[in-house]
Amino acid sequence: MGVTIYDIANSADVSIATVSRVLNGSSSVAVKTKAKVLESARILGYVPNPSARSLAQKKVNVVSAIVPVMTTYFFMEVLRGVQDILSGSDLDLLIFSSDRLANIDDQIQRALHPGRSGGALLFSVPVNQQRIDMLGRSDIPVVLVDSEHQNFDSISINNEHGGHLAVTHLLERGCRKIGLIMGHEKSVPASKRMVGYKTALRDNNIPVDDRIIIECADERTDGFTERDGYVAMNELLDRGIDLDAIFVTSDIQALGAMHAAKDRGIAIPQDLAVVGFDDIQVSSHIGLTTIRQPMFEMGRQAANRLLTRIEANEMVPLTTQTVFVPKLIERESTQVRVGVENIHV
Amino acid sequence: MGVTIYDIANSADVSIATVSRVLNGSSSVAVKTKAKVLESARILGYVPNPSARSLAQKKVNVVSAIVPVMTTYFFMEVLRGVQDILSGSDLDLLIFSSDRLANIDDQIQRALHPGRSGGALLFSVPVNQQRIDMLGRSDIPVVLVDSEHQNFDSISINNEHGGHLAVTHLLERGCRKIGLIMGHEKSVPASKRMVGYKTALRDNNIPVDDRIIIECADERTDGFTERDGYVAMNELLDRGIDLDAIFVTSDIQALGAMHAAKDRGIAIPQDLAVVGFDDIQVSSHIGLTTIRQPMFEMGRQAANRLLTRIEANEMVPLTTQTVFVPKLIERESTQVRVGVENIHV
DNA sequence: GTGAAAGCGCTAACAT
DNA sequence: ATGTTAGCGCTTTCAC
Repeated sequence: MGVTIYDIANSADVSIATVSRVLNGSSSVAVKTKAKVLESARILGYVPNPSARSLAQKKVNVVSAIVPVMTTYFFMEVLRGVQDILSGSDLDLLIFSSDRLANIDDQIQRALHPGRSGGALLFSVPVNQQRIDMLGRSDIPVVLVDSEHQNFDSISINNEHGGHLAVTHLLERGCRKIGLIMGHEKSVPASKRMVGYKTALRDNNIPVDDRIIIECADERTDGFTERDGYVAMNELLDRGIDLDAIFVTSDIQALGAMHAAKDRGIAIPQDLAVVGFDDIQVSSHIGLTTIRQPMFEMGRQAANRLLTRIEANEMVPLTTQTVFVPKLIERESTQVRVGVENIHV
Repeated sequence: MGVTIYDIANSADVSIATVSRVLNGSSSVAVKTKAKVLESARILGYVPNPSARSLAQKKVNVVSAIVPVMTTYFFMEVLRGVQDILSGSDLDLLIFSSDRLANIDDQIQRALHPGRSGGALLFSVPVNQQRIDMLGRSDIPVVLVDSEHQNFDSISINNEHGGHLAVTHLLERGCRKIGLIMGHEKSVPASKRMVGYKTALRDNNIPVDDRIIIECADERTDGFTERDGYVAMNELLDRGIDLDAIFVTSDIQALGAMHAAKDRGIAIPQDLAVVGFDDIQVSSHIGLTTIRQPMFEMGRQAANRLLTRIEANEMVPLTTQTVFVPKLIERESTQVRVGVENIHV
């Protein structure tokens, strides 16, 4: 196989223990010996065997990220933040991305084994009691991203506030009949955004009309796709109810929704104002007003949190719930009053 | 730590060897014993320790993907293809993403250790002799993605042809003064796209004018960012040379370039036609004509190739170079003749 | 069909 | 300061 510490020990004429000590900088070694070992290691091109090391140390220099479908910009950005932190450590990143929501529990099971990873990041996982039990039984630290639970560290945003922000903005713009296109009803973030939507309406004494609320019900995708938005928008418009604005619980769905509107000759924002959620890269280019999630920063926080927990030896850090406050990004898709017609780049 | 085969052996009242046999389905075990072991394993909630297994087997069920900056849509899409294949195996995906091009060799070094991964996917790595030697010395299979070399399996596209396609399209549209914004000159794909650009011009008896060729020279990002495109476009326009079209070697740079043009009151496509490269998600939304790379499919191919090599025991498969043919996707940014003004969704 | 035992590469006491 | 040695959890001969 590869070069081992035995080879180095031979070459440098010392014991493997000494080699190990030099390589780990643990206890003190004579300067001269150290140099000799290092030199041999360099010449032989030694690279440590992580499996052997993990086995001996009973700890693994790997963190797992469990991501439901690696498709989206959201996960990519968060993962980028995670890498940003991890690159400063000696931890490697293992990606578990289940295309099917069904087998996510198997993945969690595998990822959480202490022999597999030293810590895990769980992305957008709906937390039910069974999962909580499973996670609780695990010996390795877990950080929830984009979902939350009392028993675990979590990084998320205030979705309800985000929904509220979006709708309040629309109301300020003079809109009164505001529709809602939301992701799968089981999605906790989507549901919370809906709560914000309803609260904002009630705060302004506008009745909530269930007929202009529509859910993307695709089982596989969680409803967060362009196609889902397209379909939902068409269904909504088919109902023939008058609308002057629409809040969509994700930008990617908003893209599809806008497309559907365009296909029917509905002008945005003149005929229909639109607010999305996330602020993905496309959004700035097509002038979509949206609620921004600080994805990169969320990734960094999550990784940092996990690191402190992994490195904590004696006193275990207290559990924290970090909630970012989303921000309204105003663009052309809600410039209702102004006679804007060219909203592209 | 976790449940081990010793626990199962105790519980099922057999030896650990038998447990191992059952779990691996290697040699034959009495049906009854097998059931007993399986049952114990289930009850105890056994999950194998991958480090121990790797160490004993001298092989690792992990494949590494070495990606320069996980930022881009390109890598994400390809990785999605990779995952699509990997999810059908028992291999885990380890991501090495170096934010700095400098330490990419360290990452390769680590990733290629047979104790770390059973195979590696190298993304967009400029292959120099030193790297070839390093890869050649490695015992584990390597597949190059978005770069190529005789000694290794590779998946890429015909970049030269792509550049040719782009420029030919522009010429057919009546453009004659076609500028070029390319990524970092060291980027092999960018260089090849430039070759295609030049060839297409020569094929049509149009002289190549170096003054309207500009390179994004950012050391860190490889030049493939929106910001780089923005800067390059401005620099190019500052030269004051008349242009009726521009070919940009990536969509992401094209976005920046279009933005710069817009800031100067240059209308696209009326004043300037634009062709990008990649066909990232945004492109369809802003009507950018581009050259499409089948990213998802490239990822699948790469993963498949790696799998066959990893699984090949006796006869080693021959080295193959898979080259996809890119495709022109025509959109509004090159509708020069037509009086289009609303190119957004 | 099953058990005993060696060993994968490394770390971490425990000696010296 | 350095060497010896016992595992870490698992696979894999080699016996029986």
